[in-house]
Amino acid sequence: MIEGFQTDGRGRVDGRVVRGERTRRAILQRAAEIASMDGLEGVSLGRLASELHLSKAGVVGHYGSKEELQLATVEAATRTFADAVVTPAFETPPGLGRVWALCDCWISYARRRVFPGGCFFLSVSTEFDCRPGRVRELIADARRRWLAVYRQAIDEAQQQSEIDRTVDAVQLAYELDALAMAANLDAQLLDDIGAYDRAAHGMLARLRAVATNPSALPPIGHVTESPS
Amino acid sequence: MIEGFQTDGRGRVDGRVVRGERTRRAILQRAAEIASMDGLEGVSLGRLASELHLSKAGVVGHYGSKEELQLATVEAATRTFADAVVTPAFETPPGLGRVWALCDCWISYARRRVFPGGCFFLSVSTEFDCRPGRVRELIADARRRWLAVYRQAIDEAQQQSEIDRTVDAVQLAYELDALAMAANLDAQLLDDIGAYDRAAHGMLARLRAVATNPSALPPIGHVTESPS
DNA sequence: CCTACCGATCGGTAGG
DNA sequence: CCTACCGATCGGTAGG
Repeated sequence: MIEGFQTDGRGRVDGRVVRGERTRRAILQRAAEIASMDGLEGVSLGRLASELHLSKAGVVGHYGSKEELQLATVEAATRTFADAVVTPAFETPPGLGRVWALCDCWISYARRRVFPGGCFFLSVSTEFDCRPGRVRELIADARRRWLAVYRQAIDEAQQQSEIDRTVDAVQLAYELDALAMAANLDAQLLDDIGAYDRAAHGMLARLRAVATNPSALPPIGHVTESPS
Repeated sequence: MIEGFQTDGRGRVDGRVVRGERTRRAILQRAAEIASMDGLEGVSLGRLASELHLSKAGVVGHYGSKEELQLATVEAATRTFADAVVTPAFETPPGLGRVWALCDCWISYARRRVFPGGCFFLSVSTEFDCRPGRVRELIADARRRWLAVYRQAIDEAQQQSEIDRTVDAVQLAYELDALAMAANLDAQLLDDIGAYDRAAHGMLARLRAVATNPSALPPIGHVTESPS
């Protein structure tokens, strides 16, 4: 609702609004952290209140209902994801390099545990995929947009003749994302950190197979430790 | 605990035990169905009782606690998965054909909705990957065993020189499974039935790339509709 | 297998 | 933002 600083008629900042903004942000960040570990249903009003040292009414008052809180949490997590993955990848100019940057930044995002429970979106996607409603649709929109970012980066690389133009961009986007999802699964459930390397290896091999100049990619054995 | 028919001292079947067995089976099947849709935490004793027309005590009496019920549900789902995927795939003799049969049978299992909410194991894996305890370990064991089935089938195909011996079997198993997981995600969350075709296409392309005789595999455009 | 009950927690509201 | 409260549901138990 309210974005940025609000001023009164004489240009002064209203301290209550500033505090309200800060509280709202703290609620959504903690909610996204909890959801990545225990799901959006694990984000109860009572739990949020006690962890943030608020009353339950102090939490629900900002959003009106549990569903509104869930929707706001998904939106906040979408922004966090964009800041952690899409924005850094887009520092690389369009072409094969940007496609690989998207893969690399995703792996870094997972490895750094931007969300403490692993990828927020994998957790809530499987949680809500059978629960009709606005939350499910918002999560689905986020996934469609992510796959579209991948697809468009591949399209651009094809227009620049850096990726074979006969390749189906939707299929390639699907496969690169699949390798990422499985890495999250194995890293989280099996405590198998090596899964990130397997994902990177599979992505690079896939890209080398369709690149017109494979030597533009990192060497096959390359392992992403901590990309800038 | 009690398997098969129990008889009294004179060889007669005890009707109470037979009914108990039937109830126990009904509880676990319904629990696995609910868990595939709403997670294992969605399997509450009250919900199970009302859907099966039992009392809550009639449900919990069979298992003693929620955790024991969850463990039994994971075990029952493992049997269902083995019957639906592993057993039919193992009708194909060891070699490249069996590796493809595992892929094909998994896609058929997902397409047929053996569990109404899609793959039981993807749902509960993401749900429990941050919840330490026996349930998480049992789910992790099931995943490790499934990946080991894939890996062993690949190993055998390599011993028979039907798959390039320089290929890393763990990596290939990882990639084939990743394509399957992503298909489940897109089919369930995005209502995108085409995801199964993308998974099959990606798996076949991957296998053709490492097969010594790719023509032994179905043609590239092959789509699994309803495998026997 | 049942009824009846326990304390805890859920989402949400009233009133301030 | 708070306290105090609502009915519903949770896992689990007592007693039969």
